[in-house]
Amino acid sequence: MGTLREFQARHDLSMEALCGRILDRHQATIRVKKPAVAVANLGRIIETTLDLANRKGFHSMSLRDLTERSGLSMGALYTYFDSKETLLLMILGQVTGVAEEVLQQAADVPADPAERLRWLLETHIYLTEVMHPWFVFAFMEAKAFPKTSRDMAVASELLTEGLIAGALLAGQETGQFVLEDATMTAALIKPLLQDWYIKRGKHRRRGLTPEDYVRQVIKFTERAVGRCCPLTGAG
Amino acid sequence: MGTLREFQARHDLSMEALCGRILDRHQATIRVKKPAVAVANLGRIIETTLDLANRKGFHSMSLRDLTERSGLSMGALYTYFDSKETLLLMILGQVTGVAEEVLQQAADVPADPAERLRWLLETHIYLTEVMHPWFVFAFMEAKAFPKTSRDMAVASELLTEGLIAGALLAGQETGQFVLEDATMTAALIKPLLQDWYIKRGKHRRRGLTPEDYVRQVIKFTERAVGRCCPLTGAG
DNA sequence: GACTATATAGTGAGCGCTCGCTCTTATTTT
DNA sequence: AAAATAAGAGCGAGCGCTCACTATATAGTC
Repeated sequence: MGTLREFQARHDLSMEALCGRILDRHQATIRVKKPAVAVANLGRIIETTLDLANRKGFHSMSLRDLTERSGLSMGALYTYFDSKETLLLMILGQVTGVAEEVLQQAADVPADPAERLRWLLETHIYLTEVMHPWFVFAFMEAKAFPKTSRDMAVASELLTEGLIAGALLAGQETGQFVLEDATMTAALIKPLLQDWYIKRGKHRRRGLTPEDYVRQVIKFTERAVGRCCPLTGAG
Repeated sequence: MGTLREFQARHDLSMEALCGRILDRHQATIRVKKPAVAVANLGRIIETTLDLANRKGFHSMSLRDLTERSGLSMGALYTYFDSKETLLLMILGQVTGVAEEVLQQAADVPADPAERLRWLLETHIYLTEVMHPWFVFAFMEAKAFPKTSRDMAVASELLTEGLIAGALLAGQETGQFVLEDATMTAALIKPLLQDWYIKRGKHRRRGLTPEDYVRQVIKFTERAVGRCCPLTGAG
């Protein structure tokens, strides 16, 4: 099992890197020309938005709140997005984009089903740990998305589930896992991953580190899907 | 394992019954005198609120939306609550109240730990099935609650977890369950219960009935906490 | 049982205010 | 000097909420 640090070394998920990608994607909307300026201000805007929206909801966050807390003026904000909704979509798009990319980075995904399952659980938990406010935002505001974006969020959810189901099926064939229904089992595993970011406060209050949580989720899951009385650790 | 029907026969969770209790609790605020009238209109108000709020968020739901869809006028609404926030609190209070009551109904709770765990899982799933929009509302709007109410929601969450942890500990002593940390394990079981109402659409689309889901969650959980290679079903 | 008096329930235009957003003006950078 | 960026007052719309009012149900009187 890898550590959070190792995960972070593999993926640059700094605010700067993330905003760089947002800038690329939304060149059409963002009217600021100089990348350095744009990335810096986007960072301030998105950081503040995540903070305010996760505290009281995106809709309840007014753009005047956002100007005060970000230090940018009303007019300045509107050179970075053309509507409040676009701001929402920038964040959502980045979350689903990064999730897809990280969880399907072919070079990283182990071939062995049991290892792959462990890797998926670990990677998902670390990813949501590092981008915590982003994932909370996507989860909480999902219902308010316009139709197409809500579909995007659903698709992203089903992607993870599908990857887990794939590992379970493969493991079933090798005899490493014993289970009836891979899709259903994957659907039961997914909420364990989401709980890490949705109830993060509770887990933190109990002194749980991301590494602890990864270990616990892997153990719980492997007992639920593993062979009865495994002879040795690796199988 | 009981059925949803049996659960419903034991508990009257009709809109009428729920609104009757809300009326009792909020006599101080509700200015309508005749209980029959009050209960009927509260029912319309809350039904509409749950529908609108779960679709686009409580804050985004305007009271004008509510007047149109409920058929009551602006002024009429304000004889049932004194602010939009009070309306929110009425719903939240009822959710936490009913949850506490149903899950701790002493006469129903089995003594045997394994049975008790099964009963808790089943009862929680059926409760959230019957009061689905109420629980979605409480979950989604929790962050927007005023401090005291947010604490109420957290307490309610920890109550369920505590009851599960209690059953796990007891089962550990009798040798029915094998686990390291009852609190942590309960924390991993809780999200399985919540998933039933948070992702209800997905489960429904897959043709899952509440009874199916109860069965799956019980099986998954029991494998994760049970003794290795149980000799017979009942132990 | 018809008629009034009174209490209760319901109405909806309008209040003060804040919202998302625009646009002219000012400042900074090149 | 010109271009790029930031500023923030102002716009119409829509918000939560109030209040002077009407409609309806009930009680009391003869």
